[in-house]
Amino acid sequence: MLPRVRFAPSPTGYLHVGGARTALFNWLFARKSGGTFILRIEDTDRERSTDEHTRVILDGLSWLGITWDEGPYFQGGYGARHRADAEALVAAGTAYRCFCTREELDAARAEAGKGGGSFRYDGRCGRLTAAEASARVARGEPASIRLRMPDGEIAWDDAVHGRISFQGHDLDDFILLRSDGTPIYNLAVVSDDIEMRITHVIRGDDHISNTPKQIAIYQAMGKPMPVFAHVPMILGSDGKKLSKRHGATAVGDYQNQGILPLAMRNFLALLGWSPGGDREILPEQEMIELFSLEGIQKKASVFDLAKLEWMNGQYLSQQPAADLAGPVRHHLDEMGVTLGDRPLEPLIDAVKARSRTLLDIASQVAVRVDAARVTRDAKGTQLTARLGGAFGANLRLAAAALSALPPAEWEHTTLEATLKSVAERESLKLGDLMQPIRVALTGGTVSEPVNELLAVVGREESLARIARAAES
RNA sequence: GCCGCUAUCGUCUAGGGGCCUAGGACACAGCCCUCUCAAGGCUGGAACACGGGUUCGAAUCCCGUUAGCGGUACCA
Repeated sequence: MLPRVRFAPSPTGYLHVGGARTALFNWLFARKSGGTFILRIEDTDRERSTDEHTRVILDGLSWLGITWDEGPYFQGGYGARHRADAEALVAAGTAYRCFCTREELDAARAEAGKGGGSFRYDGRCGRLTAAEASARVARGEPASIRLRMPDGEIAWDDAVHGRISFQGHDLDDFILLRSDGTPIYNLAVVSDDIEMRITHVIRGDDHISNTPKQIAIYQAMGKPMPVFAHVPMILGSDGKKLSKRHGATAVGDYQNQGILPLAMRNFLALLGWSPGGDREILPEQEMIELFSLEGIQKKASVFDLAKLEWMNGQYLSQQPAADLAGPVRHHLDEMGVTLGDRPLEPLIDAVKARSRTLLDIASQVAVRVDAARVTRDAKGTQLTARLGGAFGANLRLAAAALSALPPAEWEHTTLEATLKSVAERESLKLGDLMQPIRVALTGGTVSEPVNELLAVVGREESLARIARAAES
């Protein structure tokens, strides 16, 4: 039987990088095994679930290139089956109705907390006779349904952790169905996983303690349990669970910052999983071929933005300018930069080697097409001060030679030859001629080689910027 | 408190008894290249949490300690 796996986010927030990685591992596993990847939206928390969140999650997965074969299914639509499953358990005697009110429970919990101990439901309603229970139901008393937790060991062979074992008596008779007839998470998950014939549950580490409860439900229902694989958490740089205060946690944030989806996916795949050996850049095909649950790390991993950006730079340099044009244009639009009919690709080629994100590319392109965005930075000011009068003088020498070039000869080779001969003739250090031009054109001391910079900014605009800088 | 999970350079990791005076990548420092920066190349510093075992031999196996994390809801 081919594996069937699912990613089951609750639409109560944006697509978190941890969730994205869980989805990625499920997807990789399905693609590797020829199985089916199912998307299920767990919207049972009606208060916090929104369609907007669902849409963002779907968009995020699509952006990463994670495609699903079935769904999205919406858990909220299966209330009737959840209820029926709970009722069947009551009928079989493996679950029972509980008439304890929330107030009583809260009071008992508070009492237990005083001694420093933890509250465990004592199962009192489980000792009610069937006759008593049905009488109270008939009287209209609200009742939840609790699972009768068996004593003894509950264990499973986790695909990433190996054997994990709990004792039934450490767990209490937890609630399956609320008194209003809606399911609690653990019931809904198991009911749906059975219905969808899920074979491997690949999910976050934080669900380890839910697993014995869910196994107890499988057993009560007489169903075989799936293989469980609990993948570790993603932490912030301080070792705490990754959250808003660490900066960007949503996949969409990285999209906005100009991270390429392939880079994001590659980075996420290597966070907590290793193909073995020294591989870093993994094309999709290899990622799928090499993937295995055994290669998943047991310990939590820290999200390292610097490495993500390095990887993004790697992908950026492999990517032809034509493929980058769309997203770069989008960022330029957001910055309010208009290109008119200027071709974008040469601009991208000029700057992408020095960029780590699409945003880097866009802001450098902006400076090259829009003189208003040229601002003298600290290094630029420093250089002007260091050169003193030579700054303007050298610019004028350059301008004289450059303006003699006809438009047709305004290209890399001629520009370079022209400037080199000026430097030689005037016995100038090449840098003392080039750097002022760089500052004149960009405001800073860092850019592509000056001849390329001049070419991409264009003849008239370059000469204008040089003239303006020479005066000041 | 109780239950559970985890523990190799700052970070991501390789490693599954001798191949380890522990390898790679990011980051950092230096050098080369060079009109600047990046890229690239070279070099350097940097780790097996601690304590006991088992074994001829342990980063690798076992036990304990410590630390971190997760859970302990009519949340998911």
